[in-house]
Amino acid sequence: MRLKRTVYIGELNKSFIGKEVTVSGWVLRRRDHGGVIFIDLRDRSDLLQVVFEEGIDPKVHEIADEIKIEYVISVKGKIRRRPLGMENPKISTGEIELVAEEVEILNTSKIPPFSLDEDISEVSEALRLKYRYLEMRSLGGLKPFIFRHKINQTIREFLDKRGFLEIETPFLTKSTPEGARDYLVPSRLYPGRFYALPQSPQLFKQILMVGGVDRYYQIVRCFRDEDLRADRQPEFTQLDLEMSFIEEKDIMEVVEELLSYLFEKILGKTLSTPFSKISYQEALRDYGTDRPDIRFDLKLREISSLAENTSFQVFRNALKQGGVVKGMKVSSIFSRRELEELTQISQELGAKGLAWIRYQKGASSFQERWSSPIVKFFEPSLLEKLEEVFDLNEESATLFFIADKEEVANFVLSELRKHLAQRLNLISENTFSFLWIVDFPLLEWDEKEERLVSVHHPFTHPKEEDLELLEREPLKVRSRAYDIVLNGVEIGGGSIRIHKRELQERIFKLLNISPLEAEEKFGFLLTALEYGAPPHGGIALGLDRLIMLMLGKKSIREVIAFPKTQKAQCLLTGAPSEVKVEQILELHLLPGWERKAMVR
RNA sequence: GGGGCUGUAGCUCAGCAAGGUUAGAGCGCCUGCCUGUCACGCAGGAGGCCGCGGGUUCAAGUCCCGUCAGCCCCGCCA
Repeated sequence: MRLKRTVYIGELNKSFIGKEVTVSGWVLRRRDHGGVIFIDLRDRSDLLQVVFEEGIDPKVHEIADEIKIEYVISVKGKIRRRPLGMENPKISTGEIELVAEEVEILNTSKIPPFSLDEDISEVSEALRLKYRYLEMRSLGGLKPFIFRHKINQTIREFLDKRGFLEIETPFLTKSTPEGARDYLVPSRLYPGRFYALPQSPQLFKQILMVGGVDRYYQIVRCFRDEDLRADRQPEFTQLDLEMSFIEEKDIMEVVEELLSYLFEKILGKTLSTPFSKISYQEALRDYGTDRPDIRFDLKLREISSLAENTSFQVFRNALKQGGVVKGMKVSSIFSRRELEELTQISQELGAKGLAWIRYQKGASSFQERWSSPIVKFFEPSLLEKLEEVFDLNEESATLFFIADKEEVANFVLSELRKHLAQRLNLISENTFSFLWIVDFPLLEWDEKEERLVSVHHPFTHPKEEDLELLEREPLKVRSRAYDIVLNGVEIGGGSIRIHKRELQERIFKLLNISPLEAEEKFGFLLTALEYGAPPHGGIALGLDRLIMLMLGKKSIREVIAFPKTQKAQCLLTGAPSEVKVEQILELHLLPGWERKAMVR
């Protein structure tokens, strides 16, 4: 390399006029006029017009003639004010240009498979992933990653000030039952044995608390071998933290302060704290989901007792079968066609149908206010009650009802709620509504496995006041867990942990984990709890999701440098790939390894 | 494991409902011209396994079946 860069393009401004600089980067565009050639040169920071004039040096002009798009070049020359009327207000360096005196082609480039000049987001994602480096190189292509870098730096700065220690935990660790499917790593030295990649550093951070660390955090990769979604990748990053000698509100405060600091410093947005907090039960009752988007209202209302008094068989049958009737008011009216479409959406989500009532206040008589195929099943007094329950005081509105098992009604209405909010433009863009969900049940019944399983994880502390219910009515026990939801997306969850062996053993027993298995899988934790484990708790925030939301992206793939496709492939490298037979043999993965393992 | 959308030139897409001439457009690419452009312009040109396989038909980009890939979702994700 003959010409060494002296300055980033982004640093250039009018004060450089007359000065000699060398810039290095990639050719975005060239405009060839024969005698004069313009090249828009781009580096990580910005874009600059370089001018090659024939008169200056014929050799330089000859080289400039060969330069094509995406060639890597260094150019030395003087910064000059652009001639009057030739400024380009569209680019930040539009008042100046670089007059090339020397040029060096550092590398050529094939014609890129897609234009790096236009809006890259229009290009199919598969192609962008295969050529991720080209997408990154395009104008603004690094933005999400620069943003992410700032987030990481700011998190570290904040937590360091608060006395948190960043401590790394192993990736090659132990497979644990419960939770997601593990990624396994075969052990070469121990035939038939496997490491597992961590689903989270949960147990290690608890052990760190026993170790007296007191305040721990880590920006850490986690691995879960489950199916992918727009907000789920097999490897993802958590901001994991844990504190000793604290209660729920201490964790919530730290998180609220951290998020406020991040939003203020990086987005210039002031969050109002404390964040809203509702119980799991309220969330389900009012929104039908444990991660409601509260940027808009549209609360659900249960009208089971009212529905019982109608003569509408659909409602009555649902109730007879132990179901509920829940509804939602929308301050708009819909065409028949739209209502049919909404019904179809509801059915695709699992409802048998969607009942609706159109309400128009201005109608001449009470009866005419209500129009719906089902309104004939309602006595006037019931309609009056509906008016009350749904606080009908607008000019026109539509009520939607689902009659079904509670879970179905909740699920369908919560999805319908999101759908309608979007469709009716009820979501104000660029707002960030945080919400804590608390008082989760500790346990739930798993139909398939026919046993109790943890809602959060087996190390979650039950509420003190519910402890006596543990064995008697385990499903009524609430936990000391909390989730944090941003705009309807779960961005984190945590809990106060069990710090006494005896309670931990009781929980394992409830989960149908035998003492033997508990010892085998979690013995190291149980032992640690016996040596003076302090009360502790923590939280993990899904960093990919948080950054996605902060940037207004629809998928975490947009904020991960090299993400996997929905079928868990890396289009850049081709992983997962086949390996040599030798490697498989060495890892004892061929049939028969069990026997070898037993012989050992 | 299941449901939905998509797959046509290097890229973005039209054509498919209702099968029928040589499969089009914009951008990009190639050659030439051009000393003030900035998505430069002008003239000319190249470029297609219509994802893949099978079927129906005189005839398939278009209809049917299967399959693969990308995306969205359900299940799954303590």
